[in-house]
Amino acid sequence: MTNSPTLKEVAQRAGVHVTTASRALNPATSSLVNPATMRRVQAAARELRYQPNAMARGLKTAKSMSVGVLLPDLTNPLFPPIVRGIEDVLAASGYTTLIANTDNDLERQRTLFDTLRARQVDGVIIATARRDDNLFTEAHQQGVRMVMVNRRVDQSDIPSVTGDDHDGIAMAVRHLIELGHTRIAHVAGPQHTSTGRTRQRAYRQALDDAGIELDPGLLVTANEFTEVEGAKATRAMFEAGKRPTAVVAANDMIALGCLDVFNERRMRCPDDISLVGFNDMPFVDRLTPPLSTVHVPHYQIGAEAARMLLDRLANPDLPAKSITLPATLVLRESTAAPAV
Amino acid sequence: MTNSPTLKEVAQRAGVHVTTASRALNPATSSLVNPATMRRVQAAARELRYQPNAMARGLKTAKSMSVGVLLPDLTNPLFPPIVRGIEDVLAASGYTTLIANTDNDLERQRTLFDTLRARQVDGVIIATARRDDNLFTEAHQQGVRMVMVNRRVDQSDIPSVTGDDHDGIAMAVRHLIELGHTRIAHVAGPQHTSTGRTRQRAYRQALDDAGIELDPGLLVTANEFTEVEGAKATRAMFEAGKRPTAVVAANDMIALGCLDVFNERRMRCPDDISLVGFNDMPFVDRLTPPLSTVHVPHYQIGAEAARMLLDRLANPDLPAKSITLPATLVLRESTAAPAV
DNA sequence: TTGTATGCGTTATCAA
DNA sequence: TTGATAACGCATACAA
Repeated sequence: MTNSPTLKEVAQRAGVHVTTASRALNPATSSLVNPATMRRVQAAARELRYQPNAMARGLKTAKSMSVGVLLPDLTNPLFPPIVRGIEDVLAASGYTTLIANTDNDLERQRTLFDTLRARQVDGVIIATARRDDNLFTEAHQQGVRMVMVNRRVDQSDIPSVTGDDHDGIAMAVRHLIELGHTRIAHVAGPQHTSTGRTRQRAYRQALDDAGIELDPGLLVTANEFTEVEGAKATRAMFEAGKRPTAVVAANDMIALGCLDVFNERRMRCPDDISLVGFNDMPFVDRLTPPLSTVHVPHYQIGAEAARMLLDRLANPDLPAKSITLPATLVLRESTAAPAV
Repeated sequence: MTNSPTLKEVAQRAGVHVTTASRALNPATSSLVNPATMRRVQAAARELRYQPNAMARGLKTAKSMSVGVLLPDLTNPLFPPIVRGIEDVLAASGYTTLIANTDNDLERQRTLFDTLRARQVDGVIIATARRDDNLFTEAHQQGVRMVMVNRRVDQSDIPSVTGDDHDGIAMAVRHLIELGHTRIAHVAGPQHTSTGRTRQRAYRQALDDAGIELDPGLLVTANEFTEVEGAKATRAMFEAGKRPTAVVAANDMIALGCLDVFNERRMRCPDDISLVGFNDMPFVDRLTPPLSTVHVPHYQIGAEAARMLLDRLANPDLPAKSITLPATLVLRESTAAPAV
C-alpha cells in the first residue's frame, strides 16, 4: 500500500548480499547463515520494518499461502462461526483467507471462483456446493485442492466436513414422537443441496422407524434456506388444510419462517404447535419461544475443514476423507406435548 | 492451485508474441491491437481458460487489487453487513477483500496488519480503531491508504464513515423522556472507542438539554461491547441500589446483557423497565421483547467506506472526509411509559 | 558461509 | 500494429 522496503534494502543496510538476507530471514534456511550475519540482517529488517512481498515470494514459490472460501452469504449467521474456525486454523499456519459471497448465484459463483484461481489460492473451502455441481467436480479433477463444508457433492470423492444431518433430524423427530406427536411435518430445504436432501430423507426414515405412516401433505419444500421461503412453504401446507401438531424445519432460518406463519395464524408455539430447527444459529436461544434445535459445531466444522485442506496441501495424495461431526439436540421451549 | 496456463501459452496458441497477447487481453491497451489478432488471442485465452496470474501482475504493476479489512470479530452480527457493503463495492471495481479478525487483541492486530501489508494490499478499511490508536496514525502518516468504519481515531485526519452516534442516542433519550422517564440510565461502552465515548457524551448532553440532572450512579461503563460485560455493568448498577426506569445501552450486545440482568431480577421489560439499544443488529427484532434500538445503515457504511477508499486510491491527494450516516430510532416493544 | 545467475508471469518501454 | 527486452522482489541451484 506504500513503498515498502525490499529485501535488497535490508541487505544493503546489513552489508550483505540479497541472497544472504533472504536466507537469514527464512526460517528454513537460516541455519546456513553465520549467527553474526544473521543478527545484522535481522536488525536491519527490524529497523526498516521489512515485510517480505508476498506477491514476489508467491510468484517464485508458486504458492500464494492463501486459501479461498466460497460462501452463499456472510450475513447468514450460520457462516461467521465456520469462517472463524477456518481462519483460526489457517492463520496459525501462515495462510490468509479470502472470502467470497456467491449469493446463491451460479454465475457469480463461477466468476468468484475464477478470481480466486487468478489469485493463485493454494486451495478452496466451499460452503456452496450443490449435489450435482460440476464446476467443482471438474476443478477437483483438474487437481484443484478443495474441501467442502456443511454440504457435499453427490457421488464424488471431494473431501468434506459436515454435521450429522441424518442423526440430527432423527433425534428431533424421535423427541417429538416421545412427546406424543404423530402429525409431524417437515419443511424441507432445497433438494439440490445435500443438507436439504439428507434431512428430508432422515425425516422419512425416522417416521418409518417409528411405524408412523408419512402423510405426503405434511412434507413441503422451501426453495431456499431462508425465512421467506420457509414461510411460503409452511403457509402452503396450512392452506392445503393440513394440521400438523409439530414441525421439523430443515434449518433455523426456515424455522423462523415457520414461526412467522404460526403468528399469522394465531397459533402459539409450543402450546398449539411444536417446532424444531436445525443448526443452533446464534440468537435462536433468544427467540420467542427459545428455539429447540439441532446443534451443529460450526466452528469445529470450519476448523476441521481447514486442517483437512492443510493436510492435503502438504500431502496431495492423501485419500479423500469425509468427516461427519456429531450433532446434538438442544431442547429449549419450542416443543411440548400436543394439545389434547 | 493447479498449474494454470500462462500468457506465454496463450500467445503461442494464438501465434503471437506474449506482449501482444498481454495487450489484447488488457482492456486498457486492447485498442492498440489489430482486431483480427485480438480475436485470435481471445479465442486462445478462452480455450485454455486463461486467468492472468494476479501475483505476477501485481508484482509488475505494484498493485495487488486487494483491500484489507480489519474487524474485531466477524461473529459479531454487526459486521457481516458492513463487510457485504465493502465487498460489493470493491468487487465491482475488481478488488478482492481480505478479512482479518483481531479479537480486540492489539498484538494480534499488529500482526494481522503486517500480514496485510506483506500482501501488498492497496488499502485498508479499519473497524477496530481506538481513539488513541497510533498503529494506524503512524501508518497513515507513512502513506498507507485507509478508511475507518464505525469508529474513528481522535484528532486525526484519517477519513472515516460512521453512523450518527450522537444523534442516535439523543433520539433515544428524548423518546424515553417523552414517555415520562426521568431516571434514565446509560450502560456505556468502552471509552477508548469513539463510539463508546460519543454515545456517553450524547447521553449526558441529552439529559442536560431536557433539564434533567445526571445521577452519576446511573451512568455505568461496560469494558467491552459484549453481552457479558454489559450484564456485569448493569448488575453493578442495581447492586449499588440504583433504580432506573429506563436504560439506554451503548449497543445491542450490551442491551442483551441488560435484558439478562432484568430477567435475573424478575423485572419485566418494558413494564418495569424500558430499554433502548444501538445498531439494530440482525435478529434484535425477534428478541423478547422486540428491542427498540437505533438503526444504523451498516451496509451503506461499508459501501460508502469502500467507495471512499477507491476514490483515495485513484486520487491520493483527495482531502480526508469524514462521513456520518444518519441514524434512525426504531421503536419496537422494549419501551413504555414508566410504571406509576 | 556467502555470492552469482536465473527465472517465476506479467507489463512498461522502447524499437521496428 | 507488433516484437524485443528489461524489470518487479524474491528464492533457489550452483559456484566459490
